[in-house]
Amino acid sequence: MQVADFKSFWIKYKDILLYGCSMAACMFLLNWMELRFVVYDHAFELFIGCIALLFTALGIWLALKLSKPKVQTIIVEKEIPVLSTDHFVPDEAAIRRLDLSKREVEVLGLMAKGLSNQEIANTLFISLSTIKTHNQSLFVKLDVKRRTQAIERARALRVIP
Amino acid sequence: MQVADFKSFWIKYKDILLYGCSMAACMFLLNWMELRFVVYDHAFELFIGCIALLFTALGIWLALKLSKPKVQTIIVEKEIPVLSTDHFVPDEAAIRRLDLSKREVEVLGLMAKGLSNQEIANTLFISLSTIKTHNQSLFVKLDVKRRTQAIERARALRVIP
DNA sequence: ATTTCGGTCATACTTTCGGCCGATTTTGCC
DNA sequence: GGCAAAATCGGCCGAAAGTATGACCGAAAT
Repeated sequence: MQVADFKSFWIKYKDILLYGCSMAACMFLLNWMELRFVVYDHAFELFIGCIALLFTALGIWLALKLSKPKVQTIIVEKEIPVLSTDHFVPDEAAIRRLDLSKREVEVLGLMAKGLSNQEIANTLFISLSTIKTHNQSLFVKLDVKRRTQAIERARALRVIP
Repeated sequence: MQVADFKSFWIKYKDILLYGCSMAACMFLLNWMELRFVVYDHAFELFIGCIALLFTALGIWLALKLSKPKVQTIIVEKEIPVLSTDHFVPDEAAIRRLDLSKREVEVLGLMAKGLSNQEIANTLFISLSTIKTHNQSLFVKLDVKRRTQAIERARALRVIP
């Protein structure tokens, strides 16, 4: 495809080609002007004007080419539907972000299974008081007031299945 | 911190500073190399050069002044995990099998959202006692002892998301 | 060496929940 | 209208959950 080849070639070397062409055009123009106006007709002011125009254009081109664009960062929240996978993998990132300790996640899991505080305590071979302490930090970290809310929130954050 | 200030200043205005310094150096060089002679001999070229420089500067200034500021927008997508509850359909068969009434399923749903009995009562515009009654029948029908168990069980039976 | 942090435990208290009794009203249906 | 199921409401009491506070220990970090 000759057309497509030319197109990609054009896109690739656009700047260089343009620069070369305009350079040639300028040369020709200068030569022509020098011959006709400056050398023979002494239209000196016109020549100066052309020079001024040319270099003004050059300056504009330079400025537009070299000016650094302001960078504006926009953060877009993108919802990612979580696939219903058979094998649940806890969101380690979420756990780290929430600053949940291993033990707290453990308690959270048992809580979500419907165990009472006492049952959790028996399961983990620690006292009821400790469970309550863990619960407290869990509630604070998850920003909730009740165990049911904690379960709901933890599930939404994929900390527990 | 003076050093850091200088560094950031340098990075910011590197081009301008370099330009200024080299310009000064050139000036000095010209002067040192018997400026008068050079000037006298190449007065015309120098004049043209000055014009060119001047109007290049003018062009740059014009472009910077009049052109719309370039804004490069970077869109950063932040991933938000969302529970894919979009296609949840309650298992009507399970509900019928468990003999759950409409109201009971309703209460169950709010319970799973983490609401307290009082909050559920306020939401449904009924009294706390009624919620407790509903809870009782729910617990019996689901064969559980606690609301957390009820939630877990109902979720397993696909009665609630 | 001191601080920090996770984990442990305790006491005392308030609130909420659950269990169990009862009751009335509403709704849907034959 | 009569009936059954559903829905509503109340009280009581103990159990469980949650709040507040303080303490101890050991490992890790500083």
